Amino acid sequence: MATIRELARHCDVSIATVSRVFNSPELVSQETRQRILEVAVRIGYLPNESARTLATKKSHLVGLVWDTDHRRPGWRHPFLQEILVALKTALSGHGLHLLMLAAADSSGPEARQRFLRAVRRHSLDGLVIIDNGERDPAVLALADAGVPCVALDLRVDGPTSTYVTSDNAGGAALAVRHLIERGHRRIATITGPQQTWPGAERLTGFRAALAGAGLVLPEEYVVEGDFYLDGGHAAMRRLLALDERPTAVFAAGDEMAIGAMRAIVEAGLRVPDDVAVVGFDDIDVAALIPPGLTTVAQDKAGFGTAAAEALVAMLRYGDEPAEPTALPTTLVVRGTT
Amino acid sequence: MATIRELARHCDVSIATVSRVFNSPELVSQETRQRILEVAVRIGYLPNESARTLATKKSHLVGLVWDTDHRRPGWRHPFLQEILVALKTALSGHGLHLLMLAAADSSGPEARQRFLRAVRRHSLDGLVIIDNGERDPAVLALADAGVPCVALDLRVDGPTSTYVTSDNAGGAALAVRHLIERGHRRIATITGPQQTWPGAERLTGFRAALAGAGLVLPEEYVVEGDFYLDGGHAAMRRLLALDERPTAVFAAGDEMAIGAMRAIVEAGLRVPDDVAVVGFDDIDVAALIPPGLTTVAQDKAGFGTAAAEALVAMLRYGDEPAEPTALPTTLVVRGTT
DNA sequence: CTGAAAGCGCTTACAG
DNA sequence: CTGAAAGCGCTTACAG
Repeated sequence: MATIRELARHCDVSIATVSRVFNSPELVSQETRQRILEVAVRIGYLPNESARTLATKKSHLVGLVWDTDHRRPGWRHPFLQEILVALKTALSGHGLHLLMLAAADSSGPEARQRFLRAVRRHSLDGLVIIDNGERDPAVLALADAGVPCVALDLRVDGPTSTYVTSDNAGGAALAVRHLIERGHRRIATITGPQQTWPGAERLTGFRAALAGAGLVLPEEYVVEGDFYLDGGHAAMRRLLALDERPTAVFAAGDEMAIGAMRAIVEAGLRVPDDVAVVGFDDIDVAALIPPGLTTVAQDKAGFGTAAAEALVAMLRYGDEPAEPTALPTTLVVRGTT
Repeated sequence: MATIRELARHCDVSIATVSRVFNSPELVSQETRQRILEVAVRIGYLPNESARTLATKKSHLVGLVWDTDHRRPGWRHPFLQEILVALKTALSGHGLHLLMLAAADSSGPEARQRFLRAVRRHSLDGLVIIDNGERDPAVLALADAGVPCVALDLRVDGPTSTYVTSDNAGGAALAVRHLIERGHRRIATITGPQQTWPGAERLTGFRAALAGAGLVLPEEYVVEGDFYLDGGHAAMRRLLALDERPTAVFAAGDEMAIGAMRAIVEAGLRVPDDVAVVGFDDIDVAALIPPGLTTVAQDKAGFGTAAAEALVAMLRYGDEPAEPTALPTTLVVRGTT
């Protein structure tokens, strides 16, 4: 590994000049710059990032906090992979890399510090937080500490934090309007956990859209699920047991929608003839499962791109207030409506 | 941020002693060690990783190479998320973190160096490579350069490399034996791309199992797919057009199996009555899609765990030959057989 | 068991 | 436009 010193010797300049070529090239004469760059390639010089970080306090590393919930190790984001690809690509365009933070050693009084410590130790420039739906004190501690954070699907407040979500309320309204157009009047919903931001917003949008259309919503038409298959299944069974059962259901997540479909079929009913179903997310399975799940699609790559841009903006202009992003959703009509 | 110097002053010792407490505690007297540790917690001292890396050349960082194929940006591993969780957890148990390497700037003559450069710049201790099915010269360059590597589903040779795969041939044999038990004699296969290791091995296992059972395999019963839905669909159509069509199909990937099922239904035939289908992977959809896809399940978490262990072994005992791992597979019987 | 000192490879005012 | 020098926060022989 060639060092800056060797490169400087080869070029008969000081290491300061070499350093400038890579950090403030405009300060170096055209000719000298060219020569140094050429020799750098020839001898295979690469600046040592640890040394740079030590000297500048900037690591060009962004931490990724992701499965923060140790109580639910099997937790999966519906489209983590798409987010990661987009995030990684967008960040690398700004010379930033992603460091995956392990959610290790989460017990004891210092659990609250667990991500903050990683930030300090590795001099992380910022953090991207993919929420699992629970408010983790270790995550909240980051905002307090003034670490630039952008959270996905989780409201994190603070002068150095912002968040990216879908337009959850608007998406729910899309689903409701679609069902009304199809002639439905008795529309129920299977919600996500209400302590989660997407869960709460989708219900808010659902209620508002029904009210806007002048339809009444019996309270027994609102059943809380857990975003998972079994929760959707159980919720649907309760809805089917009602005296006046709904003719359509908006499930606030595709997995729950699929669980609901299963419950409908098990009850000897048909989708969409007896009960129509609309989901939310547009995960891969939605298109694959017969007869195709009608659902509110989220802009999966948009999450990653928007998160990267929000973070870069904060790193660059730390004083600006960070505006939250709400990504537009679209309705994908398939066979279940 | 407290530094080692401040901590040393607080404790009335030299910085060398403080350093030893964190690196070779057995060299420090019990009493001194205790005192330093207590004050460290109190003033919030955390060793600076950049400084450590600069001094020791070990970063405790493992690079993750993943979507190496820029020609196919939409490429998705069937179960990346499970692998990541397991990998991250296992690595963190050894004090290692994962750095996601962007596949950026992949053009020009230095494309071959693209991962190697990241290794050098960030002093990465090693690399985990999740293959996309193509041989990337930038990946091969790593093994040549003596970087500790462990690849998933890709054979990477070299004194500092090893790889983890499923027992692909054995898994294919499980599928074949199951179909034979179900009474099938005319068994076809939709293969993965033959330049990929899993694609080739699954076909090898398929052939061997049929031969072992004394069954003949007409060459037109072997159709190459691409691991994706459409490829499976197209391959199945060719099989159904045969004069003597097969009564069962082994698809070397679940997505292809689902595509095949679709082609069977489109042809007015039923699964499994007219044609039985077995897949490979056991992705989420396999259980969700009616009537449930019979498939060869891979040990998804095992990939991550085995990769971490192989890497740690190499980092620790660099001279030992690295034995490849073949993870056992299991047959999951559902409705398609 | 402990300390003084050199060194890891950079960046960046400060001077010229 | 360029160089000498101090400093970033650690580790680790070497001496005692």
